Amino acid sequence: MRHYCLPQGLSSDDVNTLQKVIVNARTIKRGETLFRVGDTFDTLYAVRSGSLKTVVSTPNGSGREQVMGLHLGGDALGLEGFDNGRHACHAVALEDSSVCLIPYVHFERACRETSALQRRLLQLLSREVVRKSTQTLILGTLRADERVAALLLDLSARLKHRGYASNEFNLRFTRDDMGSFLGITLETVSRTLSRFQAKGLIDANGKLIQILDFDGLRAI
Amino acid sequence: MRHYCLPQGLSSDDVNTLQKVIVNARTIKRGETLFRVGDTFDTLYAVRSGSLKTVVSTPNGSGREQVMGLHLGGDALGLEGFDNGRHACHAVALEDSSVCLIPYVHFERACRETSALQRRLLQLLSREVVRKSTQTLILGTLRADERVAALLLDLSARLKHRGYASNEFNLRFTRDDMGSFLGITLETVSRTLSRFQAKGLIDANGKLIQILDFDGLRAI
DNA sequence: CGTGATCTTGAAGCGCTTCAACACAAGTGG
DNA sequence: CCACTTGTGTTGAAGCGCTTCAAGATCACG
Repeated sequence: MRHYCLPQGLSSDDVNTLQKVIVNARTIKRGETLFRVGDTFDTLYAVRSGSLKTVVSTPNGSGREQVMGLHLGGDALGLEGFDNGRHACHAVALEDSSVCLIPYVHFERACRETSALQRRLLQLLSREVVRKSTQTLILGTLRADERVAALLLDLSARLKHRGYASNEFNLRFTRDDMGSFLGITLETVSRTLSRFQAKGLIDANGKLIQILDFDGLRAI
Repeated sequence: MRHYCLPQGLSSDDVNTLQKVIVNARTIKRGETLFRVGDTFDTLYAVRSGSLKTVVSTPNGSGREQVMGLHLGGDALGLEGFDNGRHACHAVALEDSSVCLIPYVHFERACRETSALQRRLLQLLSREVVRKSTQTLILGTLRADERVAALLLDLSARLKHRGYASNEFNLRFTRDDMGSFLGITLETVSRTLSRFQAKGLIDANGKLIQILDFDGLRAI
């Protein structure tokens, strides 16, 4: 339990309370969908292992899609549903993954009994706001190479925080997903990575990325 | 009270509870700052009258800034602070405005006593996540003219929801602010508005905008 | 081993930015 | 009150960064 997102900052009593409301876990295969736009929001999710992306479609029927978030092990998922009781995005597994399911009605009761849990939930939602704000800032102000560098550094930091190597990782998503997430085309992503490699900043072999020069990436 | 953001969906008893924790209001003049990046988060804000923008600076010292949000009367403000207890953006008044101040410690206590209030807070935070997601989608997928149209329609809908005219409004922010919010330059904003006017979609005289053809704007 | 998905790279084109000049409105001080 | 300054908005022209289209290479998976 202690690896996961929710219990951080909770006493062991509180964790026990939480443990009781987590009914079960679910495994989903690569490419499968955990929930879709419009699904009723009655469950909180937390990524246990693997990774997922959240995706939305543009309102007008142009068929364009945008990757809104990349969720690694330990991340919460589906918090946007509080607003109107329905999910506002699709969640798709990027690899075979497993997620914790927490029925919201149980969780809400536990929140009233345990103020630490209530605070934790507010913090998670607030963190989501900050994360989205960062993404908005990236899409609003940065050039393509700055966006790619920011994504690599963000992934590196998140993996490090989870105890994995921070300088080498295997991307679970395609160039298309990266581009969609960053608001650029997959060709631009590919060209940018090639340029980074030519400069000696990274070593990229398809989905396997090794960061060679952190300061160089940060300086872009 | 009932015009404001927080009480929606609350019983009159609950509203009374809430009323007690709102210590006071504060007026701020155009251009003044309500809070800054790094300020300790100990107060929730709600716009009572007027309007404010929230602004962040890019992490690297390039001096670039981005408008993150435009907050009209009734909107909540400063919710991003839950994450780490410090504000992640500046809040600047776009005109002479007044805001409600709600000390967070009082509010948190009221939340535990009143589950409707707790749910309302979660909903507000979640709405903020959805709003940021929409903004990310706009910056990630839309062309300049689509972005400007989306902003005009969004403002129109929000003003209508507040009981104002939906087809005519006086922008309180500059072309520069609009451009920053939409991730384009102020020149592109100006050119786009001129083009809309030439097409008969709007009538724009500086900050005074009149929407003539809603369907036309939506179809862009 | 073959087939479809994914990735890389090139070349042409376009949308937006940048730079610049000017018009206009708002606010300020003599 | 007007001249002045300052901030804001409009429009044009040149340039650049990214997209689009296209072709081939490489990878992944049944």
